[in-house]
Amino acid sequence: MPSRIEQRERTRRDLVRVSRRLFADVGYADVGLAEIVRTAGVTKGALYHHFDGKEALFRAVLTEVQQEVAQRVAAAADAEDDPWEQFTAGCREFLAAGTAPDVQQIMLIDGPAVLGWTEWRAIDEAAAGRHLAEALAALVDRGLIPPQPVAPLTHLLSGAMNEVALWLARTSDPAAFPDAVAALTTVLTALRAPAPPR
Amino acid sequence: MPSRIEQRERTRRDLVRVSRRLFADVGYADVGLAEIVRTAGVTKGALYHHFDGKEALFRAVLTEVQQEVAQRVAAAADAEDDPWEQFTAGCREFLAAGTAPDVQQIMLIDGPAVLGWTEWRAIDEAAAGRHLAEALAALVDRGLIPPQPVAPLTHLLSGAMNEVALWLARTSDPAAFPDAVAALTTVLTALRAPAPPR
DNA sequence: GTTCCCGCATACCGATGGTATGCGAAAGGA
DNA sequence: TCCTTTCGCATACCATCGGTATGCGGGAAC
Repeated sequence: MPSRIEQRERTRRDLVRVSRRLFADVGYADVGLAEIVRTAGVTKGALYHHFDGKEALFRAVLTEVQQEVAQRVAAAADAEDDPWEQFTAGCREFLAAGTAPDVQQIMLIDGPAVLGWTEWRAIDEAAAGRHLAEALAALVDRGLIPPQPVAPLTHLLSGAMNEVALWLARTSDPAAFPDAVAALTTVLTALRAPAPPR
Repeated sequence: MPSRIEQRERTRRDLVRVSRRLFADVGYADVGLAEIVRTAGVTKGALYHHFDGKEALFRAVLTEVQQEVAQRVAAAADAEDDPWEQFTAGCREFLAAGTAPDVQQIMLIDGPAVLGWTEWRAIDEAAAGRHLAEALAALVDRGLIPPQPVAPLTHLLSGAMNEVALWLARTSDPAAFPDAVAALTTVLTALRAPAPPR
């Protein structure tokens, strides 16, 4: 017999786990709360006891997904020694992580539409996006990238990798992933040196 | 007294016009059909006479937005002579067009979530995205860009510009737009020359 | 002028997200 | 140990939503 606090945490985790799978499978709009609570073996009373509503439940799921992605990216970066290698390895790992179906639907497609772009960006900034911004800032500090505002660069790279990840997951071309990495590498490498004179 | 075909077209255009404004203002999910038909001065009967449902109405609106953006991009590109200048001018114009609120909400945020990424990409490919892919292919043909698969590049640049546009519209920094153009120019210029040796 | 057609209004339905209330068992104190 | 409180959750209910079936009225065609 589980204690009350154990049971509470278990119910909450079940709801997040189940809704994450359903959100990933058919998208936020096409999942009803009835299906969620039925799959989780609880009722709407439990759901509304733990979350403010469907949107708040999605927020919890998205946060979890973001943190997992951030962890993967950070781990891949930490496996390298050279700061530049850390940066590129993190980008490659993000590309790989971004092809997972649940990451795509929840983090890349439904996220901005459900929570709005601003809050979506804030959650990203608190997790995976932070690593990108910090890495860029560090590279600028070390002189590996010419001094420049990092904010536009961050969004440029973030958007590029998001869209490429979405495309990668839908193409059947086996060369797509290495091609994408090559294109991304070209862009990243271009950041190291000043733009060549015309 | 308008003829029947005139009245039909007018009702349809009113529905698209009104729903475009409402979709842009509060987002697809937060607009009810009741509000749309009330604002347009018709009833749900008229809406379902012209469209298969809310999603089809959104599809018509998105297509209209995409075509407008494509037209702006094409016009900006055609104003230049040099192929490379046409390319960069088109990119800059897309960045400017992408900061419009209706373009942001409808085309960049709700589009993929409502219609799914695949159909969203198809609509984009038929309008604005086509110019990008064709321009890149043309640059490769002319030798201005090293031979490489253009598909990953297209998605990389498209995603980058989409995200930068979303960010631009939300930042208050007056230097954001020139900074973003500078960052984008750096990336675009990097495509011209082979990656510098390490 | 009669008929037909069609653009659209009206009335209605099931399902959805959300809320109010009640219950039953674990936790805390005597 | 017994009483009380707390709280995690179930039940019942509601407003609103997207969607559908049906009916009407006036322009179009002969």
